[in-house]
Amino acid sequence: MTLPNNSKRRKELVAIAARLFFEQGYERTTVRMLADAMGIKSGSLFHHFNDKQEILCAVIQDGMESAIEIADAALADVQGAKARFRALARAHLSTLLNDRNAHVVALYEWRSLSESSLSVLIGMRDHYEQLWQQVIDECVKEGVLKGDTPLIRRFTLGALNWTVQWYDAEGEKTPDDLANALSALIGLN
Amino acid sequence: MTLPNNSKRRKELVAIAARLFFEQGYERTTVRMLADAMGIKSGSLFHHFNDKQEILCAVIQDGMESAIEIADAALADVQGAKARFRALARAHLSTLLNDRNAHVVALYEWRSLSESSLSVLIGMRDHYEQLWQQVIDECVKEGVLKGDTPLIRRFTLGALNWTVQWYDAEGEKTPDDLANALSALIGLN
DNA sequence: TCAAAAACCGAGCAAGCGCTAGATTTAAGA
DNA sequence: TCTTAAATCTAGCGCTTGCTCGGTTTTTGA
Repeated sequence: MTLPNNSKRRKELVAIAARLFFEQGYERTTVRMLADAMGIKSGSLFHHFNDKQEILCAVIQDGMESAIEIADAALADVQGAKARFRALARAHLSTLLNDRNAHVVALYEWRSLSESSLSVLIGMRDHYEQLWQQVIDECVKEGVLKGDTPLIRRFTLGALNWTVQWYDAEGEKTPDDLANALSALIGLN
Repeated sequence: MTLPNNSKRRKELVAIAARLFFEQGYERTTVRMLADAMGIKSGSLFHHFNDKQEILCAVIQDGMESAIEIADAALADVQGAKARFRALARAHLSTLLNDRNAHVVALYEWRSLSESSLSVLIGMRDHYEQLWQQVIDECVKEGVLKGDTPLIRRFTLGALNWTVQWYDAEGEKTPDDLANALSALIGLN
């Protein structure tokens, strides 16, 4: 049984699953809850996915793909290390906070993935982190940052990813404001 | 049935639970796994705890208590905003990475807590964050930091808490090294 | 128009879950 | 020593879980 990976219907289902996984966590979300929210019966779910874990994988994969796309677009045609850092930070927060469901799930639920799903997603994550690594390396080369560059990357991504814990979309600050504030904090303004 | 909260045996059990919750996540850890690791039968667990969720709460509570203790001790007798910031960062990473089980559980599993457990733990968390807020406010007053102080607190704690994702205790860097590197990154060296 | 494919339903199975309750063993204190 | 309380065991209940499967409906495209 080979299931189509890119069907339109499947994309819809994945978006719904992302919302439920975000709201209650993967393990606490039952296939019956998922089916209910999708307007189908629980058995029908397994026509689209081989098992529950595959839904989780699809959620995270979709999130990663769009994050990489947006980051690539944000860096294109931007010159200068400082500007590139700020552009990447803005892109990161914009996906993270707009497409919040999928990204929070990605950050918190990787433990429930199978080995094979993991290896796919780790590849994508590494690719994304390399984007950051390059930009931070440029910053050090241009002399606008100092220190251990992998460490700076990790601190930066930590500060940014942590925003999902407290950011209030109804508040007065935009994701761009946050990106600028973080850049300023480490002297890149 | 009122269960004693501070028995020595209970503390041991909580430490074991912390390890399992850290390794596999709260929801994936069954009471039978917990009992096995504790060397008792699953039924006996409920002599010490009213329900599974109470074990989770105890794990997090123990972690928070020791974190607050260590932070208080680290700040005592330290003068000057920069030094106090660095002391607090060192204390934070030292507890976080040494008592890793409990703290990772605290960061990742709060969703499974009951309302009443939550309200207790949120109180402790707020108390701890206030320590940070004060120190960062001092930094701005002394002119060694600039910007929105709650935002700086959140970025800082994000960068620090994220270390649990990648820090390798067998590696060459100590928690103190990390604390110093972060301080340097934001100009507090 | 009509056959093939895709989507879905209904019913339910086997396993595992948190938790209970009564009996039994172990430890503690007077 | 003897009483009482704490800790553990044995056995299993009731429920939910992820998932299956044969059959039905809907959609698609030639």
